[in-house]
Amino acid sequence: MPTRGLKENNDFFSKVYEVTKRIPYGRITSYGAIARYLGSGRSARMVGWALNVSHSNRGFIPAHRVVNRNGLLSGKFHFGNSTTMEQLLENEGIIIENDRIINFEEKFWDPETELK
DNA sequence: ATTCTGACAGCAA
DNA sequence: TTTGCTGCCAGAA
Repeated sequence: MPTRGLKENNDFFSKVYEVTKRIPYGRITSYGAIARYLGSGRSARMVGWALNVSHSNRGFIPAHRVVNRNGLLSGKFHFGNSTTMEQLLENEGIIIENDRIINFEEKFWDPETELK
């Protein structure tokens, strides 16, 4: 059941959270990868928005494991301190240098192929 | 109602 | 390689 459009957003947001929760410890993915998996590859920005308001959601949502397609920690300012996201990732074995994940491809987790 | 702004991504210069 | 524009679509002003 491919959700082509984003007509029903509540549903879209929930799906973003579900996928994000399934990102394995020590692995990372991108906004675009999640958007594509959900059938709306051009709505990566909505994935970012969903994670932005994910704090209102119950449970643990590892939003720090989602970065942009270049491995850049584009959302680091949305965590308490500007270094929180970086620390969380480094604790999981992700190597970061200048807000950019060095071992991006090695740790990349694509829901399209891994969660299918 | 209209405009602006994004935790993005892809493509043209 | 870097910069800028465009599509996307939900909120805020």
